[in-house]
Amino acid sequence: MANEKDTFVENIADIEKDFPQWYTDVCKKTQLVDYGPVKGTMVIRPYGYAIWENIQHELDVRFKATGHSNAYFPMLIPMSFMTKEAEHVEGFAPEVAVVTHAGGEQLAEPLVVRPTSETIIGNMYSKWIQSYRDLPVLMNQWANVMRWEKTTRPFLRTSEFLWQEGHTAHATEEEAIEETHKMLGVYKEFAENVLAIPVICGKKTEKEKFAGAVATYGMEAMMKDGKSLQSGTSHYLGQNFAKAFDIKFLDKDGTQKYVYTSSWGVSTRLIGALIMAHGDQRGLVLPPKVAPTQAVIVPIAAKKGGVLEACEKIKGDLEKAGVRVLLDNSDRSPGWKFNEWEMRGVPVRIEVGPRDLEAGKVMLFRRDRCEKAEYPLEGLEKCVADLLESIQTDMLESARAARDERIVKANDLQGILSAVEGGNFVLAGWCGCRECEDKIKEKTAASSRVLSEELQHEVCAVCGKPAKHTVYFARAY
RNA sequence: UGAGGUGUAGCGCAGUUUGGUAGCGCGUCUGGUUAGGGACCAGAAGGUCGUGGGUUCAAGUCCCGUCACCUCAACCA
Repeated sequence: MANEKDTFVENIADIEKDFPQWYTDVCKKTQLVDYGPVKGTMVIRPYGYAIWENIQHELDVRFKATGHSNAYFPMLIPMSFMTKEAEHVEGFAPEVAVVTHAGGEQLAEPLVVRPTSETIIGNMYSKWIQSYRDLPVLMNQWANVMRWEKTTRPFLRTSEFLWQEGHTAHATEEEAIEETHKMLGVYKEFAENVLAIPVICGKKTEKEKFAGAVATYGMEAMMKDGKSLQSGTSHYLGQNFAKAFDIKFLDKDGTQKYVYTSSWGVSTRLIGALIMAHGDQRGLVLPPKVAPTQAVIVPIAAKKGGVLEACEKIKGDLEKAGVRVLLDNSDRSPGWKFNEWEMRGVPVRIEVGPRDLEAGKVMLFRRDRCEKAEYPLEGLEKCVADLLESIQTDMLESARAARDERIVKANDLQGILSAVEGGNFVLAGWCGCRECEDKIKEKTAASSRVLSEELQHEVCAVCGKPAKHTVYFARAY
Protein backbone atom coordinates (compact mmCIF):
# COMPACT_ATOMS: atom_id res chain seq x y z
CA MET A 1 0.00 0.00 0.00
CA ALA A 2 1.23 3.44 -0.84
CA ASN A 3 1.72 5.50 2.25
CA GLU A 4 3.63 8.69 1.81
CA LYS A 5 3.23 10.91 -1.22
CA ASP A 6 4.18 8.80 -4.18
CA THR A 7 5.44 11.30 -6.65
CA PHE A 8 8.50 9.42 -7.65
CA VAL A 9 10.43 12.34 -9.04
CA GLU A 10 9.64 15.99 -9.57
CA ASN A 11 9.69 16.00 -13.32
CA ILE A 12 10.12 13.69 -16.25
CA ALA A 13 13.73 14.71 -16.88
CA ASP A 14 14.67 13.45 -13.43
CA ILE A 15 13.35 10.00 -14.24
CA GLU A 16 16.21 9.61 -16.67
CA LYS A 17 18.76 10.64 -14.09
CA ASP A 18 17.87 7.94 -11.63
CA PHE A 19 15.92 5.54 -13.74
CA PRO A 20 16.90 2.25 -12.04
CA GLN A 21 15.79 3.55 -8.67
CA TRP A 22 12.59 4.90 -10.14
CA TYR A 23 11.99 1.50 -11.70
CA THR A 24 12.39 -0.55 -8.52
CA ASP A 25 10.26 1.93 -6.56
CA VAL A 26 7.46 1.68 -9.08
CA CYS A 27 7.58 -2.12 -9.14
CA LYS A 28 7.18 -2.35 -5.40
CA LYS A 29 4.82 0.52 -4.69
CA THR A 30 2.31 -0.46 -7.34
CA GLN A 31 2.14 -3.98 -5.94
CA LEU A 32 3.24 -5.65 -9.15
CA VAL A 33 5.97 -7.73 -7.61
CA ASP A 34 7.90 -8.57 -4.48
CA TYR A 35 11.10 -10.41 -3.77
CA GLY A 36 10.93 -14.09 -2.88
CA PRO A 37 12.76 -15.66 0.06
CA VAL A 38 15.29 -17.26 -2.28
CA LYS A 39 17.69 -14.65 -3.55
CA GLY A 40 17.00 -13.53 -7.08
CA THR A 41 13.48 -14.90 -7.25
CA MET A 42 10.37 -12.78 -7.55
CA VAL A 43 6.82 -13.12 -6.37
CA ILE A 44 4.47 -11.80 -9.00
CA ARG A 45 1.58 -10.30 -7.09
CA PRO A 46 -2.01 -10.36 -8.38
CA TYR A 47 -1.80 -6.94 -10.02
CA GLY A 48 1.33 -7.93 -11.93
CA TYR A 49 0.05 -11.39 -12.76
CA ALA A 50 -3.17 -9.96 -14.20
CA ILE A 51 -1.03 -8.07 -16.72
CA TRP A 52 0.77 -11.31 -17.56
CA GLU A 53 -2.56 -13.09 -18.08
CA ASN A 54 -3.63 -10.42 -20.55
CA ILE A 55 -0.32 -10.75 -22.37
CA GLN A 56 -0.73 -14.52 -22.47
CA HIS A 57 -4.22 -14.24 -23.86
CA GLU A 58 -3.26 -11.83 -26.64
CA LEU A 59 -0.27 -13.95 -27.64
CA ASP A 60 -2.21 -17.22 -27.56
CA VAL A 61 -4.74 -15.79 -29.99
CA ARG A 62 -1.89 -14.93 -32.36
CA PHE A 63 -0.10 -18.26 -31.96
CA LYS A 64 -3.27 -20.21 -32.69
CA ALA A 65 -3.97 -18.01 -35.72
CA THR A 66 -0.57 -19.02 -37.09
CA GLY A 67 -1.25 -22.71 -36.54
CA HIS A 68 0.57 -23.35 -33.27
CA SER A 69 -0.63 -25.54 -30.38
CA ASN A 70 0.28 -25.38 -26.72
CA ALA A 71 2.01 -28.31 -25.00
CA TYR A 72 4.01 -28.87 -21.84
CA PHE A 73 7.41 -30.46 -21.30
CA PRO A 74 9.13 -31.40 -18.01
CA MET A 75 11.08 -28.89 -15.96
CA LEU A 76 13.87 -31.37 -15.16
CA ILE A 77 16.28 -32.23 -17.94
CA PRO A 78 18.92 -34.99 -17.77
CA MET A 79 22.38 -33.44 -17.70
CA SER A 80 23.37 -35.56 -20.70
CA PHE A 81 20.78 -33.75 -22.88
CA MET A 82 22.34 -30.40 -22.19
CA THR A 83 25.79 -31.53 -23.29
CA LYS A 84 24.70 -32.85 -26.68
CA GLU A 85 24.86 -29.49 -28.47
CA ALA A 86 28.32 -28.04 -27.93
CA GLU A 87 27.59 -24.29 -28.18
CA HIS A 88 24.38 -24.67 -26.23
CA VAL A 89 26.00 -26.28 -23.20
CA GLU A 90 28.83 -23.80 -23.27
CA GLY A 91 26.42 -20.88 -23.34
CA PHE A 92 24.20 -22.08 -20.53
CA ALA A 93 26.60 -23.97 -18.26
CA PRO A 94 27.42 -20.96 -16.04
CA GLU A 95 23.80 -20.30 -15.18
CA VAL A 96 22.04 -23.63 -14.76
CA ALA A 97 20.78 -24.94 -11.44
CA VAL A 98 21.40 -28.66 -10.97
CA VAL A 99 19.47 -31.17 -8.88
CA THR A 100 21.82 -33.76 -7.42
CA HIS A 101 19.69 -35.34 -4.70
CA ALA A 102 16.11 -36.55 -4.62
CA GLY A 103 14.17 -39.03 -2.54
CA GLY A 104 16.92 -38.87 0.08
CA GLU A 105 19.56 -40.27 -2.24
CA GLN A 106 22.15 -38.98 -4.63
CA LEU A 107 21.01 -39.26 -8.25
CA ALA A 108 23.00 -41.39 -10.66
CA GLU A 109 22.69 -38.61 -13.26
CA PRO A 110 22.22 -35.00 -12.15
CA LEU A 111 19.17 -33.14 -13.46
CA VAL A 112 19.24 -29.64 -14.82
CA VAL A 113 16.39 -27.25 -14.05
CA ARG A 114 15.51 -26.02 -17.55
CA PRO A 115 17.08 -22.72 -18.55
CA THR A 116 15.25 -23.23 -21.88
CA SER A 117 13.74 -26.35 -23.43
CA GLU A 118 15.38 -26.92 -26.81
CA THR A 119 17.08 -30.07 -25.57
CA ILE A 120 14.19 -31.88 -23.94
CA ILE A 121 11.86 -30.90 -26.77
CA GLY A 122 14.46 -32.05 -29.31
CA ASN A 123 14.54 -35.38 -27.52
CA MET A 124 10.76 -35.74 -27.80
CA TYR A 125 10.62 -34.50 -31.39
CA SER A 126 13.06 -37.25 -32.39
CA LYS A 127 10.47 -39.78 -31.26
CA TRP A 128 7.46 -38.03 -32.74
CA ILE A 129 8.84 -37.16 -36.17
CA GLN A 130 9.27 -40.06 -38.59
CA SER A 131 7.85 -38.92 -41.91
CA TYR A 132 7.48 -35.74 -43.97
CA ARG A 133 3.78 -36.22 -43.17
CA ASP A 134 4.55 -35.41 -39.50
CA LEU A 135 5.90 -31.99 -40.46
CA PRO A 136 5.79 -29.19 -39.67
CA VAL A 137 5.55 -29.50 -35.91
CA LEU A 138 4.40 -26.16 -34.49
CA MET A 139 4.30 -26.08 -30.69
CA ASN A 140 4.44 -23.55 -27.94
CA GLN A 141 4.98 -23.98 -24.23
CA TRP A 142 4.03 -21.63 -21.38
CA ALA A 143 6.47 -22.36 -18.59
CA ASN A 144 8.86 -21.18 -15.94
CA VAL A 145 12.59 -21.41 -16.50
CA MET A 146 15.57 -20.94 -14.23
CA ARG A 147 18.81 -19.14 -14.94
CA TRP A 148 21.08 -18.51 -11.99
CA GLU A 149 21.91 -14.88 -12.70
CA LYS A 150 24.48 -13.06 -10.64
CA THR A 151 22.50 -9.91 -10.09
CA THR A 152 18.80 -9.52 -10.51
CA ARG A 153 16.09 -6.94 -11.01
CA PRO A 154 12.33 -7.48 -10.90
CA PHE A 155 10.98 -8.68 -14.29
CA LEU A 156 14.14 -7.73 -16.19
CA ARG A 157 16.40 -10.38 -14.76
CA THR A 158 15.37 -12.89 -12.12
CA SER A 159 16.59 -16.40 -11.37
CA GLU A 160 13.22 -17.82 -12.25
CA PHE A 161 10.89 -16.25 -14.78
CA LEU A 162 7.79 -17.06 -16.77
CA TRP A 163 7.78 -17.15 -20.53
CA GLN A 164 6.50 -18.82 -23.61
CA GLU A 165 8.85 -20.72 -25.86
CA GLY A 166 7.79 -21.79 -29.32
CA HIS A 167 9.58 -24.77 -30.87
CA THR A 168 9.01 -25.79 -34.44
CA ALA A 169 10.42 -28.40 -36.79
CA HIS A 170 10.30 -28.19 -40.58
CA ALA A 171 11.23 -30.26 -43.61
CA THR A 172 13.16 -27.51 -45.33
CA GLU A 173 15.52 -24.72 -44.48
CA GLU A 174 13.37 -22.14 -46.27
CA GLU A 175 10.32 -23.09 -44.27
CA ALA A 176 12.16 -22.92 -40.93
CA ILE A 177 13.67 -19.55 -41.79
CA GLU A 178 10.26 -18.29 -42.85
CA GLU A 179 8.85 -19.43 -39.50
CA THR A 180 11.63 -17.58 -37.65
CA HIS A 181 10.75 -14.36 -39.43
CA LYS A 182 7.02 -14.88 -39.19
CA MET A 183 7.10 -15.22 -35.41
CA LEU A 184 9.33 -12.19 -35.04
CA GLY A 185 6.67 -10.38 -37.05
CA VAL A 186 3.98 -11.66 -34.69
CA TYR A 187 5.98 -10.30 -31.75
CA LYS A 188 6.41 -6.93 -33.42
CA GLU A 189 2.71 -6.61 -34.20
CA PHE A 190 1.89 -7.65 -30.64
CA ALA A 191 4.39 -5.26 -29.04
CA GLU A 192 3.10 -2.31 -31.03
CA ASN A 193 -0.64 -2.96 -31.07
CA VAL A 194 -1.06 -4.48 -27.62
CA LEU A 195 1.79 -3.14 -25.50
CA ALA A 196 1.97 0.14 -27.45
CA ILE A 197 5.75 -0.22 -27.56
CA PRO A 198 7.43 0.50 -30.89
CA VAL A 199 10.21 -2.00 -31.51
CA ILE A 200 13.20 -2.38 -33.75
CA CYS A 201 13.63 -5.86 -35.14
CA GLY A 202 16.59 -7.39 -36.86
CA LYS A 203 19.34 -9.93 -36.92
CA LYS A 204 21.74 -10.18 -34.00
CA THR A 205 25.49 -10.31 -34.46
CA GLU A 206 27.40 -13.56 -33.87
CA LYS A 207 28.48 -12.24 -30.48
CA GLU A 208 24.90 -11.66 -29.34
CA LYS A 209 23.35 -14.78 -30.86
CA PHE A 210 21.63 -17.58 -28.89
CA ALA A 211 23.87 -20.47 -27.86
CA GLY A 212 23.28 -23.16 -30.46
CA ALA A 213 21.50 -21.05 -33.07
CA VAL A 214 22.49 -20.47 -36.68
CA ALA A 215 20.93 -17.01 -36.54
CA THR A 216 19.16 -15.01 -33.85
CA TYR A 217 16.70 -12.21 -34.50
CA GLY A 218 15.81 -9.79 -31.75
CA MET A 219 13.17 -7.27 -30.89
CA GLU A 220 14.55 -4.20 -29.14
CA ALA A 221 12.47 -1.62 -27.29
CA MET A 222 13.60 1.80 -26.15
CA MET A 223 13.08 2.64 -22.50
CA LYS A 224 12.40 6.15 -21.18
CA ASP A 225 16.09 6.68 -20.43
CA GLY A 226 17.11 5.78 -23.95
CA LYS A 227 18.49 2.37 -23.05
CA SER A 228 17.43 -0.70 -24.95
CA LEU A 229 15.66 -3.78 -23.68
CA GLN A 230 15.73 -7.02 -25.62
CA SER A 231 12.06 -7.86 -25.46
CA GLY A 232 11.82 -10.96 -27.56
CA THR A 233 13.90 -13.28 -29.70
CA SER A 234 13.39 -15.67 -32.58
CA HIS A 235 16.08 -18.18 -33.47
CA TYR A 236 16.76 -20.13 -36.62
CA LEU A 237 18.47 -23.26 -35.31
CA GLY A 238 19.26 -24.91 -38.64
CA GLN A 239 20.01 -28.59 -38.15
CA ASN A 240 22.12 -28.06 -35.03
CA PHE A 241 19.60 -29.51 -32.62
CA ALA A 242 18.26 -31.99 -35.17
CA LYS A 243 21.72 -33.51 -35.44
CA ALA A 244 22.36 -33.41 -31.70
CA PHE A 245 19.04 -35.13 -30.94
CA ASP A 246 18.74 -37.22 -34.08
CA ILE A 247 15.50 -35.69 -35.33
CA LYS A 248 15.19 -37.34 -38.75
CA PHE A 249 12.33 -37.97 -41.15
CA LEU A 250 11.82 -40.00 -44.31
CA ASP A 251 11.19 -37.51 -47.10
CA LYS A 252 9.05 -37.97 -50.22
CA ASP A 253 12.13 -38.91 -52.17
CA GLY A 254 12.73 -41.86 -49.89
CA THR A 255 15.82 -40.52 -48.10
CA GLN A 256 16.37 -39.82 -44.40
CA LYS A 257 16.85 -36.12 -43.65
CA TYR A 258 17.39 -34.02 -40.58
CA VAL A 259 14.69 -31.47 -39.79
CA TYR A 260 15.29 -27.74 -39.54
CA THR A 261 14.13 -26.17 -36.29
CA SER A 262 13.28 -22.76 -34.90
CA SER A 263 12.58 -21.44 -31.43
CA TRP A 264 11.22 -18.12 -30.21
CA GLY A 265 10.19 -16.61 -26.90
CA VAL A 266 9.04 -13.66 -24.87
CA SER A 267 8.97 -13.47 -21.10
CA THR A 268 7.67 -11.63 -18.07
CA ARG A 269 10.39 -9.15 -18.98
CA LEU A 270 7.69 -7.61 -21.17
CA ILE A 271 6.09 -6.30 -17.97
CA GLY A 272 9.35 -4.54 -17.21
CA ALA A 273 9.30 -3.15 -20.74
CA LEU A 274 5.79 -1.77 -20.19
CA ILE A 275 6.88 -0.04 -17.00
CA MET A 276 10.00 1.49 -18.45
CA ALA A 277 8.60 2.43 -21.85
CA HIS A 278 5.47 4.22 -20.63
CA GLY A 279 5.96 5.15 -16.97
CA ASP A 280 6.20 8.74 -15.79
CA GLN A 281 6.80 10.71 -12.61
CA ARG A 282 3.47 9.57 -11.18
CA GLY A 283 4.18 5.89 -11.72
CA LEU A 284 2.78 3.34 -14.15
CA VAL A 285 0.99 4.10 -17.37
CA LEU A 286 -0.61 0.94 -18.73
CA PRO A 287 -1.96 0.54 -22.24
CA PRO A 288 -5.68 -0.37 -22.06
CA LYS A 289 -5.29 -3.74 -23.77
CA VAL A 290 -3.17 -5.18 -20.94
CA ALA A 291 -4.31 -3.04 -17.99
CA PRO A 292 -5.88 -5.27 -15.32
CA THR A 293 -8.34 -2.46 -14.63
CA GLN A 294 -9.15 -0.29 -17.62
CA ALA A 295 -11.40 2.19 -15.83
CA VAL A 296 -11.79 3.01 -12.17
CA ILE A 297 -14.84 4.78 -10.79
CA VAL A 298 -14.17 7.16 -7.92
CA PRO A 299 -17.29 8.38 -6.15
CA ILE A 300 -17.20 11.85 -4.59
CA ALA A 301 -19.19 12.43 -1.39
CA ALA A 302 -20.33 8.83 -1.60
CA LYS A 303 -22.62 9.08 1.39
CA LYS A 304 -24.83 11.63 -0.30
CA GLY A 305 -27.95 10.27 -1.90
CA GLY A 306 -27.70 8.70 -5.31
CA VAL A 307 -23.95 8.87 -5.79
CA LEU A 308 -23.14 5.27 -5.00
CA GLU A 309 -26.20 4.04 -6.87
CA ALA A 310 -25.16 6.01 -9.93
CA CYS A 311 -21.64 4.53 -9.68
CA GLU A 312 -23.04 1.01 -9.49
CA LYS A 313 -25.11 1.65 -12.58
CA ILE A 314 -22.14 3.02 -14.52
CA LYS A 315 -20.12 0.01 -13.44
CA GLY A 316 -22.80 -2.38 -14.69
CA ASP A 317 -23.12 -0.58 -18.01
CA LEU A 318 -19.38 -0.61 -18.59
CA GLU A 319 -19.09 -4.27 -17.70
CA LYS A 320 -21.79 -5.02 -20.24
CA ALA A 321 -19.78 -3.07 -22.80
CA GLY A 322 -16.78 -5.30 -22.05
CA VAL A 323 -14.71 -2.79 -20.07
CA ARG A 324 -12.64 -4.09 -17.12
CA VAL A 325 -13.96 -1.68 -14.52
CA LEU A 326 -13.44 -1.22 -10.79
CA LEU A 327 -15.57 0.81 -8.40
CA ASP A 328 -13.42 2.10 -5.56
CA ASN A 329 -15.90 2.59 -2.75
CA SER A 330 -13.36 2.27 0.03
CA ASP A 331 -13.49 5.04 2.63
CA ARG A 332 -10.35 6.74 1.47
CA SER A 333 -10.59 10.37 0.45
CA PRO A 334 -11.09 11.01 -3.27
CA GLY A 335 -7.70 12.66 -3.61
CA TRP A 336 -6.04 9.60 -2.18
CA LYS A 337 -7.80 7.39 -4.69
CA PHE A 338 -6.88 9.66 -7.59
CA ASN A 339 -3.22 9.34 -6.76
CA GLU A 340 -3.34 5.66 -5.98
CA TRP A 341 -4.92 4.64 -9.28
CA GLU A 342 -2.79 7.01 -11.27
CA MET A 343 0.28 5.47 -9.69
CA ARG A 344 -0.99 2.03 -10.64
CA GLY A 345 -1.49 3.07 -14.23
CA VAL A 346 -5.24 2.67 -14.72
CA PRO A 347 -5.90 4.25 -18.15
CA VAL A 348 -9.20 5.96 -17.36
CA ARG A 349 -10.70 7.35 -14.18
CA ILE A 350 -14.36 8.24 -13.88
CA GLU A 351 -15.18 10.80 -11.20
CA VAL A 352 -18.79 10.83 -10.10
CA GLY A 353 -20.07 13.44 -7.63
CA PRO A 354 -23.40 15.06 -6.70
CA ARG A 355 -22.69 18.11 -8.85
CA ASP A 356 -21.98 15.94 -11.90
CA LEU A 357 -25.09 13.88 -11.45
CA GLU A 358 -27.21 17.00 -11.17
CA ALA A 359 -25.81 18.17 -14.50
CA GLY A 360 -26.04 14.69 -16.05
CA LYS A 361 -22.30 14.56 -16.50
CA VAL A 362 -19.17 12.83 -15.23
CA MET A 363 -15.50 13.69 -15.29
CA LEU A 364 -13.16 11.41 -17.25
CA PHE A 365 -9.43 11.47 -16.64
CA ARG A 366 -6.99 9.83 -19.05
CA ARG A 367 -3.78 8.63 -17.48
CA ASP A 368 -1.50 8.79 -20.51
CA ARG A 369 -1.89 12.57 -20.91
CA CYS A 370 -3.16 13.40 -17.41
CA GLU A 371 -6.05 15.32 -18.93
CA LYS A 372 -9.50 15.71 -17.45
CA ALA A 373 -12.72 16.48 -19.30
CA GLU A 374 -16.49 16.39 -18.81
CA TYR A 375 -18.60 13.79 -20.61
CA PRO A 376 -22.37 13.25 -20.65
CA LEU A 377 -23.62 10.47 -18.41
CA GLU A 378 -25.90 9.34 -21.19
CA GLY A 379 -24.11 6.82 -23.42
CA LEU A 380 -21.00 6.84 -21.25
CA GLU A 381 -20.04 3.26 -22.19
CA LYS A 382 -19.40 4.36 -25.75
CA CYS A 383 -17.34 7.36 -24.64
CA VAL A 384 -15.19 5.23 -22.34
CA ALA A 385 -14.69 2.53 -24.95
CA ASP A 386 -13.68 5.15 -27.52
CA LEU A 387 -11.39 6.83 -25.05
CA LEU A 388 -9.67 3.55 -24.23
CA GLU A 389 -9.13 2.95 -27.91
CA SER A 390 -7.58 6.35 -28.51
CA ILE A 391 -5.38 5.99 -25.43
CA GLN A 392 -4.12 2.73 -26.87
CA THR A 393 -3.19 4.27 -30.23
CA ASP A 394 -1.97 7.57 -28.79
CA MET A 395 0.40 5.75 -26.45
CA LEU A 396 2.00 3.93 -29.36
CA GLU A 397 2.26 7.12 -31.40
CA SER A 398 3.85 9.17 -28.65
CA ALA A 399 6.24 6.35 -27.75
CA ARG A 400 7.18 6.08 -31.42
CA ALA A 401 7.72 9.82 -31.75
CA ALA A 402 9.87 9.86 -28.60
CA ARG A 403 11.90 6.94 -29.89
CA ASP A 404 12.43 8.27 -33.41
CA GLU A 405 13.75 11.49 -31.94
CA ARG A 406 16.41 9.45 -30.21
CA ILE A 407 17.76 7.45 -33.10
CA VAL A 408 20.86 9.17 -34.36
CA LYS A 409 23.68 8.36 -36.75
CA ALA A 410 27.35 8.30 -35.90
CA ASN A 411 30.48 7.88 -37.95
CA ASP A 412 33.12 7.22 -35.33
CA LEU A 413 33.67 6.00 -31.77
CA GLN A 414 33.40 9.49 -30.30
CA GLY A 415 30.12 10.01 -32.11
CA ILE A 416 28.75 6.75 -30.74
CA LEU A 417 29.88 7.60 -27.22
CA SER A 418 28.32 11.05 -27.10
CA ALA A 419 25.12 9.75 -28.68
CA VAL A 420 24.60 6.91 -26.19
CA GLU A 421 25.51 9.18 -23.32
CA GLY A 422 22.65 11.40 -24.45
CA GLY A 423 20.32 8.40 -24.21
CA ASN A 424 20.11 7.57 -27.89
CA PHE A 425 20.11 4.56 -30.16
CA VAL A 426 22.94 4.93 -32.61
CA LEU A 427 23.12 3.79 -36.20
CA ALA A 428 26.72 3.18 -37.15
CA GLY A 429 28.68 1.40 -39.83
CA TRP A 430 30.42 -1.85 -38.95
CA CYS A 431 32.96 -3.91 -40.84
CA GLY A 432 31.63 -7.15 -39.39
CA CYS A 433 34.59 -8.14 -37.25
CA ARG A 434 34.40 -9.12 -33.60
CA GLU A 435 37.29 -6.85 -32.59
CA CYS A 436 35.49 -3.70 -33.66
CA GLU A 437 32.25 -4.79 -31.97
CA ASP A 438 34.15 -5.47 -28.73
CA LYS A 439 35.92 -2.15 -28.96
CA ILE A 440 32.65 -0.23 -29.19
CA LYS A 441 31.39 -2.09 -26.13
CA GLU A 442 34.58 -1.36 -24.24
CA LYS A 443 34.78 2.34 -25.10
CA THR A 444 31.11 3.33 -25.02
CA ALA A 445 29.32 0.66 -22.92
CA ALA A 446 26.98 0.28 -25.88
CA SER A 447 26.38 -3.13 -27.40
CA SER A 448 25.21 -4.03 -30.85
CA ARG A 449 21.46 -4.54 -30.67
CA VAL A 450 20.40 -5.57 -34.16
CA LEU A 451 21.58 -5.15 -37.73
CA SER A 452 19.69 -2.57 -39.75
CA GLU A 453 18.06 -3.94 -42.88
CA GLU A 454 19.69 -1.37 -45.09
CA LEU A 455 23.33 -0.39 -45.32
CA GLN A 456 23.47 3.33 -44.53
CA HIS A 457 27.19 3.76 -43.93
CA GLU A 458 30.24 3.41 -46.12
CA VAL A 459 32.86 2.67 -43.48
CA CYS A 460 33.18 0.99 -40.09
CA ALA A 461 33.00 3.47 -37.20
CA VAL A 462 36.00 1.84 -35.54
CA CYS A 463 38.53 0.68 -38.12
CA GLY A 464 37.47 2.71 -41.16
CA LYS A 465 37.37 -0.33 -43.43
CA PRO A 466 34.37 -0.71 -45.73
CA ALA A 467 31.15 -1.25 -43.75
CA LYS A 468 29.30 -4.50 -44.26
CA HIS A 469 26.37 -3.52 -42.07
CA THR A 470 24.66 -0.60 -40.44
CA VAL A 471 24.07 -1.60 -36.83
CA TYR A 472 21.88 -0.26 -34.04
CA PHE A 473 24.08 0.31 -31.00
CA ALA A 474 22.67 1.17 -27.56
CA ARG A 475 23.28 0.70 -23.91
CA ALA A 476 21.03 -2.09 -22.77
CA TYR A 477 19.34 -3.57 -19.74
C1' U B 1 32.51 -11.95 -9.55
C1' G B 2 34.96 -6.55 -9.30
C1' A B 3 33.80 -1.11 -7.26
C1' G B 4 30.64 1.79 -4.16
C1' G B 5 26.43 2.37 -0.78
C1' U B 6 22.61 1.07 2.93
C1' G B 7 20.70 -1.87 7.27
C1' U B 8 17.16 1.95 13.65
C1' A B 9 8.71 0.94 14.70
C1' G B 10 4.46 -1.71 9.26
C1' C B 11 6.87 2.06 5.49
C1' G B 12 10.40 6.31 4.77
C1' C B 13 14.17 8.47 7.66
C1' A B 14 17.15 11.38 11.75
C1' G B 15 20.50 10.17 15.61
C1' U B 16 26.84 7.63 14.76
C1' U B 17 31.84 12.72 13.65
C1' U B 18 32.44 14.22 19.91
C1' G B 19 29.68 6.84 23.64
C1' G B 20 25.50 8.63 28.77
C1' U B 21 18.64 4.78 29.25
C1' A B 22 15.31 5.51 21.43
C1' G B 23 13.39 10.22 17.96
C1' C B 24 10.49 12.34 13.60
C1' G B 25 6.99 11.84 9.44
C1' C B 26 3.56 8.62 7.23
C1' G B 27 0.59 4.46 8.15
C1' U B 28 -2.23 1.52 12.05
C1' C B 29 -6.05 1.46 16.23
C1' U B 30 -10.44 4.53 19.12
C1' G B 31 -14.01 8.48 18.85
C1' G B 32 -15.92 12.47 16.08
C1' U B 33 -16.28 16.07 11.93
C1' U B 34 -15.50 15.59 6.63
C1' A B 35 -15.19 14.57 1.16
C1' G B 36 -14.23 17.89 -6.57
C1' G B 37 -6.34 16.24 -5.96
C1' G B 38 -3.20 11.92 -0.86
C1' A B 39 -8.69 15.90 4.86
C1' C B 40 -9.05 17.75 10.17
C1' C B 41 -9.32 17.47 15.73
C1' A B 42 -8.52 14.55 20.14
C1' G B 43 -6.48 10.13 22.22
C1' A B 44 -3.60 5.27 21.89
C1' A B 45 -0.50 1.22 20.54
C1' G B 46 4.13 -0.04 18.28
C1' G B 47 11.42 -0.63 18.04
C1' U B 48 16.34 -2.09 22.12
C1' C B 49 18.92 -0.10 16.53
C1' G B 50 20.57 -6.76 10.46
C1' U B 51 23.66 -10.39 13.08
C1' G B 52 28.05 -12.57 16.13
C1' G B 53 31.99 -11.13 19.01
C1' G B 54 35.26 -7.29 21.30
C1' U B 55 36.63 -2.43 23.96
C1' U B 56 34.16 0.38 28.10
C1' C B 57 31.43 1.88 34.46
C1' A B 58 28.31 2.66 30.01
C1' A B 59 27.69 1.02 22.75
C1' G B 60 22.52 2.58 17.83
C1' U B 61 27.27 5.42 18.24
C1' C B 62 34.15 2.85 18.64
C1' C B 63 36.90 -2.01 16.74
C1' C B 64 36.80 -7.00 14.17
C1' G B 65 33.88 -10.68 11.70
C1' U B 66 29.45 -12.01 9.19
C1' C B 67 24.66 -11.73 6.58
C1' A B 68 21.05 -9.24 3.62
C1' C B 69 19.63 -5.58 0.26
C1' C B 70 20.59 -1.49 -3.42
C1' U B 71 23.53 1.00 -7.48
C1' C B 72 27.35 0.65 -11.28
C1' A B 73 30.30 -2.80 -14.22
C1' A B 74 30.33 -8.02 -16.40
C1' C B 75 26.46 -11.83 -18.18
C1' C B 76 21.54 -12.62 -20.02
C1' A B 77 14.64 -13.22 -21.91
